[in-house]
Amino acid sequence: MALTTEQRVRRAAVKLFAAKGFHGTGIRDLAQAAKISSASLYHYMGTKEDLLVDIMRECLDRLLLAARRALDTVDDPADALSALVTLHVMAHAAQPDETRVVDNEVSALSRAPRRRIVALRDQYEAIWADTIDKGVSAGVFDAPEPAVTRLALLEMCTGVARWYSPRGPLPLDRLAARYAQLALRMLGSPALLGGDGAERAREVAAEVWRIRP
Amino acid sequence: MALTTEQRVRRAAVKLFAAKGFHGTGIRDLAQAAKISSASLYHYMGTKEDLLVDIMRECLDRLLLAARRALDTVDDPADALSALVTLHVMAHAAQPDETRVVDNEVSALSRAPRRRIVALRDQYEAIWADTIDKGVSAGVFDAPEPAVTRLALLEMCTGVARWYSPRGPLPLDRLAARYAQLALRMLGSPALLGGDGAERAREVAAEVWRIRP
Amino acid sequence: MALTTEQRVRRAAVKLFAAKGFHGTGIRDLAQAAKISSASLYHYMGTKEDLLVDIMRECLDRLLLAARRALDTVDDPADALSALVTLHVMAHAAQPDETRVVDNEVSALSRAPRRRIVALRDQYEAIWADTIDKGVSAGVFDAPEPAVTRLALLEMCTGVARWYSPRGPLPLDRLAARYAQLALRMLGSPALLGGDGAERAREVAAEVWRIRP
Amino acid sequence: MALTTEQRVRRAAVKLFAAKGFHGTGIRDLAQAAKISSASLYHYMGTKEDLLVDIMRECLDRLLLAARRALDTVDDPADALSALVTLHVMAHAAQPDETRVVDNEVSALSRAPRRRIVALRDQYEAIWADTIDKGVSAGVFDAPEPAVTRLALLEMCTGVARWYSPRGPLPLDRLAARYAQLALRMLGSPALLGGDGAERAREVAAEVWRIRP
DNA sequence: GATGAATGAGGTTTCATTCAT
DNA sequence: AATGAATGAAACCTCATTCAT
Repeated sequence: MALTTEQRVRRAAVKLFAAKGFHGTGIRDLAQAAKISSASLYHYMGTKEDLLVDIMRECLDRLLLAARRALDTVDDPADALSALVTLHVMAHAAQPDETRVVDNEVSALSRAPRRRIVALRDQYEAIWADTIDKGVSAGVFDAPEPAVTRLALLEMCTGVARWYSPRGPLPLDRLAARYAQLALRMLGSPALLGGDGAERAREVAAEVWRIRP
Repeated sequence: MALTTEQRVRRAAVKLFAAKGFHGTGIRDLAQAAKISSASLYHYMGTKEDLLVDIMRECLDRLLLAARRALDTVDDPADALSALVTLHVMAHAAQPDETRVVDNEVSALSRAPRRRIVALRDQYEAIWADTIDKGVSAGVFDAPEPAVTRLALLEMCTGVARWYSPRGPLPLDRLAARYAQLALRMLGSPALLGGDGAERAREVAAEVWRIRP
Repeated sequence: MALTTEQRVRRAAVKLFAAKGFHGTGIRDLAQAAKISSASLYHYMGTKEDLLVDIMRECLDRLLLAARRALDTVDDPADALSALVTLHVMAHAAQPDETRVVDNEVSALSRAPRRRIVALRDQYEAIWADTIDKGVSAGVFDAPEPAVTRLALLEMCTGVARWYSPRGPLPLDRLAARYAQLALRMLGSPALLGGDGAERAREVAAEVWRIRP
Repeated sequence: MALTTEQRVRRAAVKLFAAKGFHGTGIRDLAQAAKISSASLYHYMGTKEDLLVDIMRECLDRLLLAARRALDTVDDPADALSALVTLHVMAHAAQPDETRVVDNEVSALSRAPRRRIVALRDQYEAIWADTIDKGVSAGVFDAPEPAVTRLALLEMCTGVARWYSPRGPLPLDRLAARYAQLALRMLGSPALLGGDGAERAREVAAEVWRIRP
């Protein structure tokens, strides 16, 4: 089935914003990639910035939704962290363009939308902080500076969007498992192979992003 | 002592490119930040892109130099990795603007300079790959997919430039030590406190960037 | 009937390039003369140079077309030369701006378009060379250095664009006839009044440039 | 003997103005060609326009001087015209850059200097007009529209600067003689080989421009 | 729903020129 | 005599956006 014009616009924007940055992408680039005239673009979006905000919000909304759903049914901190890492890595590997836009283009937003986007990001990171804190409190994680560890973990996982290619030799689930292992090592937690956090994360990823690893 | 105009230009560029991106920074922004007219900018640079290239090259040159110097006197793989992580983290924490420019603005370069910059970056990453491979061969590191581990490590350490603030509670050397510990954990290597890799790295950092933690 | 915007742009460019030269004419001058904003100019042209190239090419194309058509039905060398001179003079007198642009602004072109324009000009001059050679071979023309004579003839006729005014006392056909006479004298050929070369040239001029003397 | 800086500036200007036009030549082009800094240029000239005016005036002054001197000792109209053509052609062939600047860049002048330059040019052309008129009055020349003939002659001779190369096969005196013959033919006057107009012109040219054919 | 035409504002870069050293 | 530093103005061109059709 063919793509809607609106979808073409969205995808063009995601691809171009990821590749050349928001300021590096012109309205005409977008129009050309979406195969419509630049005037017609304005039937499918507000301003260029609105388009960026939409992309970012949807991406973050899904990430938040996924994290919350996954943690809903998981209690053990190591399992929970596994789930978070798995989700984050899968999302960033499967949607590198969207996530890179979220990560790199916040500075292109004007004040009001930036506040909103940053608030979403903060909510998401709070979930990670929470999970780590619980693990530390429970004595399962060893993290002398939990905030540092959280940021190290997040940057490590986010970085996947900058280099992972689905055409490479490593399948998505192997990648995610590898990262979960790395994360637990960082937290001084014995790697629990087959913990059901990762399993739950894969289910959620399938629901939220229709990812089939 | 007052800053040279050339230095003011360079610093303005680094700060603005880091904060708003290359395409988000106008010539007039640069001129205003450097306190000269926009025409005068062109006494101190070629094009705006040349300025970007200069910044990137110098930053990468120093990173390469530092890595090579540090590894010159270090043999043990765990020590070597400690040294690399320490250097990388210190550089990114102490010069977050420069390093963010290097990391984020490669796509703003036109073909020829991009090739040159990417070549430098590849040389640098090859040093990490080498170090990890040696550790794996020596049985000191456990890294089933060494390339993945390398990228995870690099992204984790590079991420420091995105959040670390020298005004925060964590001093630079504590931060670096923490990251070295995380890195060794990721490689399944027992944390060697007081290994002289980190020590050597601090010396080199002092020479290359005049960082005094 | 009113002029198209595109036509206004073209005419403004021809007039200004002729009067002040390509480099002496600014985009704003063009816009003002065409009665649109300078940004709007770019809907009707590529770069300023593209506009120049278009003007030159069209002018030369027509000149070539006219020369070929006229010589198609003329055999006698004196008649042929009469036709060439008549056409050239009529074109330069009726379209002094276009032809002055062609003559004066070749040096403003960058390499690739210059090659193309010069090639056209060379084709045109080859027709003159051919005609002169034939007359010399036939013993009708006396031209010890045919190349010199050709250049002298061309410069003489081209010069018309630099001084002729349709508001002056001399009507176009009288001017052309005068020049044909001068040309034949230069070639030592008895002036043939009423030779049908000039007649044919007038027909072609009417077709190609809609000139009605 | 080496050239004065002032001479280098003058020659650079002549060459560049001829090749790329006044507006197409930048101050930095001039400085580079004269091998001094662009600031230093201003020790040797007023404004860029002043430099242009100087070049034009000197060129026209010499042409006027030469024409007057030559005609001083020549009476016969055919001889006089021979002299004028010879001088003009020699000047334009030997100093193509100067004369092309005079011919092409008048429109680059602002009002006041333009008036002065045009006045000089008019004086010079008046000499030609005078000479032709005398010949017509004397029944030596056949020129139904003397003004047209004058302009045709001038354009033909001036055109030499656009194509003649001293490296070509035709020596300067042969070229001049050829043009004198063409001119007399145009005027319906029997070619007088060896008339002393041309001889006198060659003497004057040697004095005024140090041309040795 | 789609677009050609249009534009004010702003993009980067170059202009001719001045001046302190 | 010579120039590096400096600049306001202007160069060409592209920007995101609007609107009548």
